[in-house]
Amino acid sequence: MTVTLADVAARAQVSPATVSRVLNGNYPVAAATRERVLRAVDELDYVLNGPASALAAATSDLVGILVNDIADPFFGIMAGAVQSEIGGPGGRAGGERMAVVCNTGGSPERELTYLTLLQRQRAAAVILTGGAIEDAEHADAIAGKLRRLTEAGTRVVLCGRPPSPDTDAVALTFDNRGGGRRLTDHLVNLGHRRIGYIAGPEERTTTRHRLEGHRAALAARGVPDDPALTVHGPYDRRSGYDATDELLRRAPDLTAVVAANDTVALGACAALRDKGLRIPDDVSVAGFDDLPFSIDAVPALTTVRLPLHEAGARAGRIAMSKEKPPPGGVATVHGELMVRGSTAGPR
Amino acid sequence: MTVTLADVAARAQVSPATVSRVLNGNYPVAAATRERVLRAVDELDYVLNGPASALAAATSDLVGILVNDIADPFFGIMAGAVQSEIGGPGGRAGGERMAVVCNTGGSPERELTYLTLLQRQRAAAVILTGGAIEDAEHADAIAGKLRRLTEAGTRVVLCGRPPSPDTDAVALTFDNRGGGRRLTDHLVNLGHRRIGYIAGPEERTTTRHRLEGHRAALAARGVPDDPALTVHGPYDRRSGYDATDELLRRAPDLTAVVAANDTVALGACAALRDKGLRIPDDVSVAGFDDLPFSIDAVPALTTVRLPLHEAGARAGRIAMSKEKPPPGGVATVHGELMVRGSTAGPR
DNA sequence: CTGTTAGCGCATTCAA
DNA sequence: TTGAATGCGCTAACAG
Repeated sequence: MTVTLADVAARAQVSPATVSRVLNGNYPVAAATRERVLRAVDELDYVLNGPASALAAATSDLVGILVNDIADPFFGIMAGAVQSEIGGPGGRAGGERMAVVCNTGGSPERELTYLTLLQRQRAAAVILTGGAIEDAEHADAIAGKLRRLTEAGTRVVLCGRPPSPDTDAVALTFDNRGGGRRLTDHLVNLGHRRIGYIAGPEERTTTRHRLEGHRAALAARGVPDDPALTVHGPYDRRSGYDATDELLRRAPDLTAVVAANDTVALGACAALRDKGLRIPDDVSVAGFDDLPFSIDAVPALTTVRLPLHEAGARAGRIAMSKEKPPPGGVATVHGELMVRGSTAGPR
Repeated sequence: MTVTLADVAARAQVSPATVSRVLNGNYPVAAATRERVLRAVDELDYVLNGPASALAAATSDLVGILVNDIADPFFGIMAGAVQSEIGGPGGRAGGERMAVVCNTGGSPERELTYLTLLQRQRAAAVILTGGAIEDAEHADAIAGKLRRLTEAGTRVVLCGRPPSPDTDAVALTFDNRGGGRRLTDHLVNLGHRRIGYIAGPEERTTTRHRLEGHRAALAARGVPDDPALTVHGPYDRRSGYDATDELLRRAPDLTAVVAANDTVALGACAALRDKGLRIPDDVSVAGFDDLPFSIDAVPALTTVRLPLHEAGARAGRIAMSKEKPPPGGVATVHGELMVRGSTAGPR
């Protein structure tokens, strides 16, 4: 029914082995023979059987990318950047690699399940994006999986996530703490003292690091850290909206709101606007990540720019061994404070 | 080195076939035996070999999703929705399908290449999202590929794309024409006569259909269609910015701008603002898609809401045969006009 | 309900 | 430079 390599071999009057060799281009084949084979491939409209090839060669050309939410541009940008680097030469069978994007939804179980699925596919590489879940048991489970993956020859790269100890995974970590510190520093410099903080979901490294940076900045300037001014919530717009309502209720005197990320900040802006508060005149707002839409917010959002595309591309290159891993297997990627119209001095 | 199904069989003192059966859960197996096998799997930390399994069963659990740009929430939302529907029913690692997201960047060649790659992987299903490229030769090539895919047992679903003739592909088409018509109708109703139109890239069905809707609305109301008022460009913010500058230069008297999509509309807003023009007082602006950020634009963007999540989910279910295809294999998905603050009567 | 027997389609030895 | 032979790890008849 479907045409196989043997069919091509028959048509080209060579052995199946020879066809395999020209297709993979790893062995020397006479130009004339190659021509004949290629023509047969074309005439028969032959398409290599991936699974069979992967089974025989014990490797596949699939690259796994774990993301929390592919609908969120934060992850979409990284995933796209990875994609752009995993094609090209170096691979077998035309060197074309395919990205398997796995939406974990932030769930620890799904993270593990997908890792197992990727292991099952004998993925060439796996890239984990986004912050890690802070649970010792889960971290161990993940580390175990990663170890088994690397043992099986799968390259593992963490992109925007802290290193996984006792693991050969290369880590490209975002400096969330430093970014958070600079952001709050900026607000304190402007004269703010009552700063609401809408943190991300609890038990995640990203949340904790950004919050630690915030608190470090406050502490460094002797600004009291009122626990009532911190609210946790998911990384979405609604969370920003609701949390802002809550903060305003708890502390009507606040003069600034720092959000876990830009999406949350947009929700915060909406809540303030709906309350008749002007930005930044009445309340300043700041985000994190500098997603593409942030510059179009009105006023434009002050935020910390994370080089998502660059980081994703680098992770992809390292996964493909096109670039050598950073010394020690760990590199820190810094964010840049983008001061825009949404922040100003307190009224 | 790596543990195989035979190892598990040996440890559980059953035949490999039995292990395969409990793992796939398709045949009846005695509870006691199943227990023993599962225990052995656990103790040996066994992970099924996907390629081998796919080879033997002649099917894989990979589902391909073609998108123009995964960093664009328009595609990210659909991809995420598809993902959420392709997982298996059970929580166990059986029946779990994985999504292979392919970024075509809108390039015809890459579209074909990815289709071939997916065919090579023996993908269980393929879902193509976004508008089609309007080139007869390319359309034929695509149709040929799709035909070969379905012949090989791969289910093909088009999501937000017109039907592909002479093909078994199920199509969930967006009513871009109707949406475009309603949007411009709304503006004409408000009293606008000089409406700039920033169209998407040429030679794409989405672009053409939205533009046709726009022109149909103008024609129906007897509003002259000045060719100078239409500018083409890619689906990005910058295009919206530049095109608006250009439109303003060509027609300083325009009172409204309709953009190809929300992202482009955001760029248009920025350009107007930079020129000191107020929205909607001086110029009204409308977008298309109703992406999440559109409601947070200031003023909130009037646009046409496309049920991206629902459409993606439905495409996923049809691809997985969880839902039966629409009669005739074609269904039209309608958009809803969302009137918000960015449009008002002309000054 | 379970074991036996054959391949699935290809990559890779080993010879020639 | 090429061909023949072997096995990758698993599923699917077919018996029993």
